[in-house]
Amino acid sequence: MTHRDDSVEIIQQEMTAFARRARATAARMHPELSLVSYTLLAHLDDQRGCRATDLAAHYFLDKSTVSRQIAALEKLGFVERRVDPDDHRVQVLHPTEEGAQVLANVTASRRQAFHERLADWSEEDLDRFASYLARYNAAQERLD
Amino acid sequence: MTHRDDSVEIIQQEMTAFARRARATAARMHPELSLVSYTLLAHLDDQRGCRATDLAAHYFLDKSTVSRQIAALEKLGFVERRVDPDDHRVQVLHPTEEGAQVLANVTASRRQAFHERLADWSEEDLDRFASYLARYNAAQERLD
DNA sequence: GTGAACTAGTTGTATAGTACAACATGGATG
DNA sequence: CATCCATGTTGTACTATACAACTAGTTCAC
Repeated sequence: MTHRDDSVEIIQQEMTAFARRARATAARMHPELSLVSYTLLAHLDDQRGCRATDLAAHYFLDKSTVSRQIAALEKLGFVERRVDPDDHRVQVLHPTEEGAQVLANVTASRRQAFHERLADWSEEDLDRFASYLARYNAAQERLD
Repeated sequence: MTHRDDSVEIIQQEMTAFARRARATAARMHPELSLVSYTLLAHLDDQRGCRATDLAAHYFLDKSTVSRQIAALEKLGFVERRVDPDDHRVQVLHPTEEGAQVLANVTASRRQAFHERLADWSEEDLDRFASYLARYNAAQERLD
């Protein structure tokens, strides 16, 4: 067992532990917007609207899953659909005013929670941790 | 927006992205053992047997959830129960031979996948990434 | 030693998130 | 036009999960 193996083992364990807990933590913090709803809504906000198909591709979700998630967000009044005039199959999705507001609140509170969790980290450590995570995820995306 | 804020933002985004994808990736890689079953079985193996209550506490799961997961693992023949002679309420759970074997296979294949993903990382980067993850999760556990 | 309070685990019920297959409908291309 | 493709919805099924109600065993106070 090399040092390298040890590190990989720890990374594996910690990533797994984190993944297991993330959903439950998110749900406890924000009952009004699940982790999935949150990321979908955030993507809509970020992209200034997009199609259900784009969301499915981006998040590796089935189109039926996205369809139901969007239906739920619409029912909550957080998302609205605008049929594309050039292609009547397509619905371009946008956050509503209220959706954008809720998103902003959840984002702010998530951001604060992360800041608190990372409060005693040096700027250098934060920077490196952020780079490592980005690098790890980018590599994984290419494999997916 | 300070550099510090930027790093926290990236950490948040990347951790969220990772969490969203982890379950599906695990399920695709190992249809025979879900991420949850895997971690429970691994914990049993690691601890050389423990109680359902211990699993629930360790993974922040409801005891009913653990009860059903264990029932499923038992049905698959991967876990056996031994009633504690000193306290007949207690069932000490152990991996069976077959359970240990499947666990070993899945562990090996997960380990290999992680090694591949991290193949082009320097030993120093791996070491630091592992420390950061451990530090992050330890801090979060204290807040949970 | 008996009853109250506690602990371990199971089962009933409900919900979220997910996939896959079948479908409807609109567009593109031979 | 006829066929094929793209977009999205709906039916169905399954997994993971929580909470509440329950059973059964243990401990402790009196």
